Amino acid sequence: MPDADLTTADENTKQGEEARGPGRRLHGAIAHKLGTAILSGKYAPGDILSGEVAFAEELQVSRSAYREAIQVLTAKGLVASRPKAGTRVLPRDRWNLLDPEVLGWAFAGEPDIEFVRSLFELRAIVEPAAARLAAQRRDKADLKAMKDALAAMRRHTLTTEAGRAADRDFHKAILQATRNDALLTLSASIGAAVNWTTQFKQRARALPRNPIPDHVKVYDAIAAGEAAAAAEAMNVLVDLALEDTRSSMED
Amino acid sequence: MPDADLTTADENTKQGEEARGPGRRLHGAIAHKLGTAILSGKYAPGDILSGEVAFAEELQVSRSAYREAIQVLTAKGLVASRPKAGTRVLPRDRWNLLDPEVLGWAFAGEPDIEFVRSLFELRAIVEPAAARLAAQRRDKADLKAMKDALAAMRRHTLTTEAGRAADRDFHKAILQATRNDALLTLSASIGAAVNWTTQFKQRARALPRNPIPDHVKVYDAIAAGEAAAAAEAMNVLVDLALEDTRSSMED
DNA sequence: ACTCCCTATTTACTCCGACATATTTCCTGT
DNA sequence: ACAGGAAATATGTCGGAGTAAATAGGGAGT
Repeated sequence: MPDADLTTADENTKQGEEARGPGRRLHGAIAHKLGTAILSGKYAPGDILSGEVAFAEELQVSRSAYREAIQVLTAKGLVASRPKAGTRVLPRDRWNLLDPEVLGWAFAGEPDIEFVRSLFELRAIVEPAAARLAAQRRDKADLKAMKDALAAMRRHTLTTEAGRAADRDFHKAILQATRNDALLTLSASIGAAVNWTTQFKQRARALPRNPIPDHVKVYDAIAAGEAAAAAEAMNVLVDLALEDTRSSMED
Repeated sequence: MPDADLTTADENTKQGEEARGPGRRLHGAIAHKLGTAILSGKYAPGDILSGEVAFAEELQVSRSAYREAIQVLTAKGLVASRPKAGTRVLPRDRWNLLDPEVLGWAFAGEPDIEFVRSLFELRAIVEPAAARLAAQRRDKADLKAMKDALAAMRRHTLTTEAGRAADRDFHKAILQATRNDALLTLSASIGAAVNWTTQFKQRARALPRNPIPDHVKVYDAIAAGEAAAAAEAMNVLVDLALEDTRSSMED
């Protein structure tokens, strides 16, 4: 009965999207630890992890907990296990980088600036197109959700978590108005990315520019049903966000 | 330990409903079973699965294997477990629909036509933009990969698995040429979607139209570095694919 | 000396039974 | 009637034993 030293890694800053109850599961913590280690490059693609028994013992956890963590990583395409061959890190193009949890792991340390650029490029592709569709398909409920999110953004600012949550809600409301499940799924990923990058911006310095007017322009165009204008307004918004993030990362 | 020839050796072509016995891990089979059950609506969001012990016994597997399967589903956002509360199916907007495996589960049974439309809409947004970027950034290696894929598509047809694989390779080569990791991740998802829908088309009847010329147009534009033409050609390609799929599903 | 097959070993995979922990439920006490 | 706490219950964690699979190495045949 080795009780005791359950301590180990407890330095996790809460980064779950929702305020979950106390007590993250142990296998979740292991997955987080290994996930961040892989995303940060501590384990490179092709590397073979130590055997189950050895690694589990090293981490002071049972094989069950370790294995369940590995299953999570496997499900996200980070690793693959085979008898006799061991568990190895898969090449990067197999990673499910758009998985919200993986995205969180990628931003746990110092994010790769090239990857951030990739995410903004994706946003620049998807979000204007989504705004265009939203302008054509939105109903009153969608508009109300956007309006509420905008109001919340005004009340709190992007310096607070509540404000960033409102920002995500705004973008999510737009994607929801597209009536497209695939796009909506991207919302979770993009939302996470927006969250991390916004937080990153704030870390450097206070945002020099007020982001509210840009958001209002998008809302107005969608509310008016002007598809082209909505796409263009969103395009501007993403470009400015990229500019802010880039300038704050170059310091 | 440093270098093992980990490259190559990826010939996982078989997917879908079959393949249950050897070669597939037990927990993987359970995850597949439960995943398809959830995607098909057999378990609706909010439903609570039977307890671990009961369900594991019902499936004739150990609790460990069942739990590892649940971890996989949890990692993909399909379910969430809490002590005493049980394991419940999450709302659809939490599902990671772009995960290749989830996508496979969605197409295991009769795919929802609305979801197929969503996927094509996503393709129509992402792929032309990707073709535009590819036209600006591709190098010789990228062009060679596309050319080889086209040749393979000509040799085999889309009626064979080899031909469909070549089709996927073509699209993947384009996304690879964008030098964008986030887009590349989408490649796996979109590739899976293309595969399922193409297979679906063939199920109905022989394809009335030869898809090769459309692909060649895209290739030529990318090779020539003409961004706008590449985007437009890809736009046409996706539109025609949607048309083919829609007409074959409406029967 | 070379190829091929077969054995041996290593490793992940599966199963089992017990205990710990976290929630919920409900019951008690004020 | 309400608040607080005890009990019940399902998930979570643990350690070990045994099975299956894939690689490596050795032996037989050419």
